[in-house]
Amino acid sequence: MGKSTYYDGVDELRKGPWKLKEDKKLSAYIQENGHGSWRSLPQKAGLRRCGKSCRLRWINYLRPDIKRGQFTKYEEQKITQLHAFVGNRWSVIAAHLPNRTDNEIKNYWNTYIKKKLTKMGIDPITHKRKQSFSNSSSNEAIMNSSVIDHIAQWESTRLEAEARLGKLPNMVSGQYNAGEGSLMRPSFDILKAWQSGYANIRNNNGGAQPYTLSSLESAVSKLAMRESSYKTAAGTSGHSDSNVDKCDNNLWLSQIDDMVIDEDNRVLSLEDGNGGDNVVFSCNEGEWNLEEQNYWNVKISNPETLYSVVFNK
DNA sequence: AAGCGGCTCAACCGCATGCCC
DNA sequence: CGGGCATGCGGTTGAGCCGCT
Repeated sequence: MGKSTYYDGVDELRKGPWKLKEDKKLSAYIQENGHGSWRSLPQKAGLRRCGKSCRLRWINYLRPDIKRGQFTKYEEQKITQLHAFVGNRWSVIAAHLPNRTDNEIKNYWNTYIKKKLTKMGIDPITHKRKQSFSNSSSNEAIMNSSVIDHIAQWESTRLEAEARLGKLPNMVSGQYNAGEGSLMRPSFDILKAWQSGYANIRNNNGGAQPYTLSSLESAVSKLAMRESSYKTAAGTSGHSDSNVDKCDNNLWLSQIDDMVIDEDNRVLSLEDGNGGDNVVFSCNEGEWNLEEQNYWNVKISNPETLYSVVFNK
């Protein structure tokens, strides 16, 4: 067996459950010095553990910001929803549940939620109803599977893009054309999440007020509150439904066709495009505005884990 | 009280990924 | 560019606990 990457040079390394004394040593050392290199930490802290074990103990148990104890209904719901979108990517799920560790969430899923879903007749892997349960009364608790599939696809991309965004503090600018893989820079994944394979994204070097996606999300929330002010005449012609994936007469944000970004890859406007210049959102003096609303009612929602912009006929 | 089985969750293991030289 | 190292991640394990017989 080769050397572990966490091997710290101590021949007799302890394994198994941590003792209170060890916990105290580790906590005291990290709080005073930070963890630095995990490999060298055990020796410096006077612990006969490998660095990997120390890291795990700190991250999953000793960290002061960890929330312990029973999961709330809200957390349970969120885990279930997120799992439907991203699968067993516990770290991604944990990132959406402040102060919970991926290990804790994974355990909770395996010991509780998974079984609960199975009992309800839902496949915990696909999150779809099992055939034998298709006529049961539990149906009401479950979203239409085609809808959840649609949302799942989009949200999965978005979450992934968000996760990557966090690792990319310096975004680059440039042009992305759908289908041209060589031009696909990592920072464009965040935009890909929005255009979901349909949009053309073009660069705009104009001096407009820049907006990040998170600020767009917040703007979307604000617009939701002002929803009623955007009621307009419905049913006017002028918009083709081609390449639009409709769910109960709704057009989802993933169908946005055109997106303008600035040098820093911040979103300046979203358009429903469709061959024309039907700007749906644009940035103006720090406000996201609806410009073209002559034939669409717009409903914007921002539930806990899913936000969407829905255009109703 | 003892034996058993199921459950929980901390901890481990191995692989993947990213960074640095 | 390749290799080595550090860290992160997800699957699995097993000790301890609890309830049932």
